[in-house]
Amino acid sequence: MADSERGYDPSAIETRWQRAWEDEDVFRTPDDAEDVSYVLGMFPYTSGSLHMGHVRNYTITDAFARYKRMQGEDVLHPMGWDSFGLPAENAAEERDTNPREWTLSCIETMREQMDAMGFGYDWDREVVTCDPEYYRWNQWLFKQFHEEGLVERKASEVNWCPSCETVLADEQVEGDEELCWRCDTPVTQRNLDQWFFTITDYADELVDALDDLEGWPDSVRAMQRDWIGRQHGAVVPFEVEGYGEVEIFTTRLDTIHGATFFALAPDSDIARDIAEEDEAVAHFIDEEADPDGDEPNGVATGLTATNPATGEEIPVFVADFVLSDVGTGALMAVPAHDERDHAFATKKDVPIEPVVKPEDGEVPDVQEEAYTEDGVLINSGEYDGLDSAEARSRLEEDLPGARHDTQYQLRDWGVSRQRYWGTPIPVIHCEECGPVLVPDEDLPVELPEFVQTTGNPLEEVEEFVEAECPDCGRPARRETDTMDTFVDSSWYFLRYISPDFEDAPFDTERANDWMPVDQYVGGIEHAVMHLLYSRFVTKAVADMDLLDHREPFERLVTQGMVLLEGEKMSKSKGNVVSPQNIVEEYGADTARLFIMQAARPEREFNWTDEGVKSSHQFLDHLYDAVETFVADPPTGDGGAVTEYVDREVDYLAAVAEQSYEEMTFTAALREAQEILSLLDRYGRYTDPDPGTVRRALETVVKVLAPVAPHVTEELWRELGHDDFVVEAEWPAFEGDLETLERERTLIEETREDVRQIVEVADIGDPAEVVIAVAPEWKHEAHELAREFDGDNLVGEIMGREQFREYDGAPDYAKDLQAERQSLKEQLPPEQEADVLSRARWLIAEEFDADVTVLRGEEANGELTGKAEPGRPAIRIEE
RNA sequence: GCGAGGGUGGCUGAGCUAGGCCAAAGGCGGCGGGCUUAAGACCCGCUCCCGUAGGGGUUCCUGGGUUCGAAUCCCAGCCCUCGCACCA
Repeated sequence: MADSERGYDPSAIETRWQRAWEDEDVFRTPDDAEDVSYVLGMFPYTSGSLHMGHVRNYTITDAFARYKRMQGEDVLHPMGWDSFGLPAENAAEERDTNPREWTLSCIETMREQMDAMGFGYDWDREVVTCDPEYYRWNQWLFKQFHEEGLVERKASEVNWCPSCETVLADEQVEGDEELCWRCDTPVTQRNLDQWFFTITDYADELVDALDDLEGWPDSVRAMQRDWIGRQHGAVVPFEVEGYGEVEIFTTRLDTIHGATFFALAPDSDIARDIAEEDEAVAHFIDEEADPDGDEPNGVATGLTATNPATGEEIPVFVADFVLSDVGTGALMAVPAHDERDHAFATKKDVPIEPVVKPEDGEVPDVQEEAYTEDGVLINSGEYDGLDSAEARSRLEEDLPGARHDTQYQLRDWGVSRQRYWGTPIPVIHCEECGPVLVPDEDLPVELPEFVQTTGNPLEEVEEFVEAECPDCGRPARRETDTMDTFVDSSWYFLRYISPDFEDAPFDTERANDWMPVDQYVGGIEHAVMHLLYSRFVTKAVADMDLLDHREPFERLVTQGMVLLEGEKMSKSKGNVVSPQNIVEEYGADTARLFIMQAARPEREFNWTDEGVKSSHQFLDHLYDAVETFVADPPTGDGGAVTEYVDREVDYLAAVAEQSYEEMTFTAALREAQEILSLLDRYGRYTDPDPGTVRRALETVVKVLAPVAPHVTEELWRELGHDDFVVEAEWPAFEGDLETLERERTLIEETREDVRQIVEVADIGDPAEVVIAVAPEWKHEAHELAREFDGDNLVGEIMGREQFREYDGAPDYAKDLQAERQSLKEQLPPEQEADVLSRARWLIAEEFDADVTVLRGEEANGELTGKAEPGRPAIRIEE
């Protein structure tokens, strides 16, 4: 690359502009701003340094935020730190420091990296979740949720490492052996009392409201729908011998007459009870049951249950495919109409009886394979002949004890974590009073100093644990669990709105004005957890009258993965591109430009060396173009070419606006490049008009400013402005995108035609190209044909005085008749001639020939005979 | 298995939600030319087949269909990616 006279030196200008923006508070959003555009990237976990995924994420939001700012909107574009979590504890141990210091140093580093990338954030609104001033509001919300009945304490199974004496997250349990990730000790299950947020109270709204989230990708909505997993069905009691009524849940009540056995979960109370008496059942439960296996296994209990629809006694099994936390933990099995039941029945030799047949078909052979579709009932007594849906509702009414029921896959949100580096749960356990909430005036409950220990560090700190019951004053023990870090991130977007607010997590009035987030951008990996929790908290907070909005994020973009030369980047493979290196080598602008132009945000993005270089070259090129213009401006007027260039600049602005607006970006950047090369040709062809070149350059600079902010700032100054381009107005343009596109198409097609003719006719050296626009009457006939909806178009045209005088009229009418269905709107003849006149130079330049554009009435009959609207006649003289 | 999204010219990748401006953008690669002592960089053009005046033929996974007309809509199938998964 070398530091030739070409191009610019990013390291010399980038930090300078970063400082200038900061000095002028360019990105500050005043608290009294109204109706802000809220643009947000998912805040990063404080892992130590930014990776390319972050850089891509924040380049997208930064570009969009800067674009909105140029559109004259007040923009809120904040940043913060998801800074609680287990990795900090591990890092602290490895480095012999403590999580707080480690985390704060990570923040330092990452903030510097963000600054180096030129991201424009309102740092006055920075939010740090591990700061007591932040997490006190987690505690406050916990209490409010408690008051609203959204908090429960219940026993729950957790992964426990007996050696580390700690609870493990699912992802810390490794392999089929289920070993602790740190010490390889087999993990056991432990039943602990845990705190839950009852997100299931909002299950219906969370799933129903997805339909209206039109600014979200379908994939994310589908994932949330699946995750919530709402199922409508019925609960029906079955009489089980010796145990009374046992309820089952089914979505296929219409098949109940075909229920030929009954099955219980191995860990259900009844199964355990039966196991006390029955050796075989006990053996199955303890040794054989394998809920994760592919095969359905089970054991007969010897008991029977009564099918309430038929009165028949059916065998009761304990089976491992029955899960105690799904439905009621017991089910009626209909092997004829359920694949899993079918497999089990075949294995255990239980009868398979069809009770549903296709609406217009034979009774299916269910011995071989289950028929799982809805249909019409058979073998179902008085319900025969009903369709499945009808049968379900009738049976629901008729069967004793049956009732409609809705089941969800969504579970309540367990927020207890037996770890140090999180928000202390604001509870004190009193022997007399039970768990008591810490009074507001004692918030925040702050984390004590970190101590190295195998178990939960909080339990080791006497001063922390020892407390006084807020209710009765007796000695009590403080809760040592901390909150899931997803709690922190489920409302941080609200804290940005009023980061220093003292009375509540956020200022309701301002939040009502500023929320929801207009554009949220982040990784697909948060499709369910983070985005679902945030929606839940928003709704809960709305129901507490703290907010008028029920959805946090209006539009969501999930960005695609970053690849390196086609491969997933990973530290273990060693194929990682580090943001620092890129900034050092090419500058932030180049990296940003490359990221934005190489792929649309939601697609995978492939980092290639060639791509970066080509982006870098382009910026150099632009820099040189501006330098040259300023140092030695042209003095001509450029004639018709100037009008052509002007029009292309209009097109650039129009297309860029659309491209930014729909967040694709690529079209904007491509057009900017094309204008630049157009300017080169303009200069080579003629002595350009300085005003036109200036406008073109300024438009390119503005269009690129959101993506490559530093160099455009530099060039803006170079072009004689003393304000910031970041605060400049989006370029104005004349006309509308559709017309501009039509004009370009006309030019492009005409040029293409000339090329073809030259080639096909083997014209070595064209001397003159004559282009003749179709005469007025053809345009009129064309327009008439487009609007005419009768049968006889030819008759219609020839019947009119205005056309009859022209010799070519009958033929042209026939042509129109032939293609009347595909006739498109055309530019009026005058405009067509103007457009082509402006483009004359392109052809002249390309073929080194004289080019004439004739209006219809100027051309002779021979030539105009061939011309059509949108398709001028062309004659080439050698 | 279920759900979502895809399969486009040598590669990559737009367009396909509003069917005709689509033989199908851009980039890369390749070819030819310009510039240059030369190379690189840069610039111009070409890059499915045929054609001595803008034409014709065959293409957008495969096979059907709707339509005057389909890469674009519908149906079936094959393949790929990603989620969920013995969920009653």
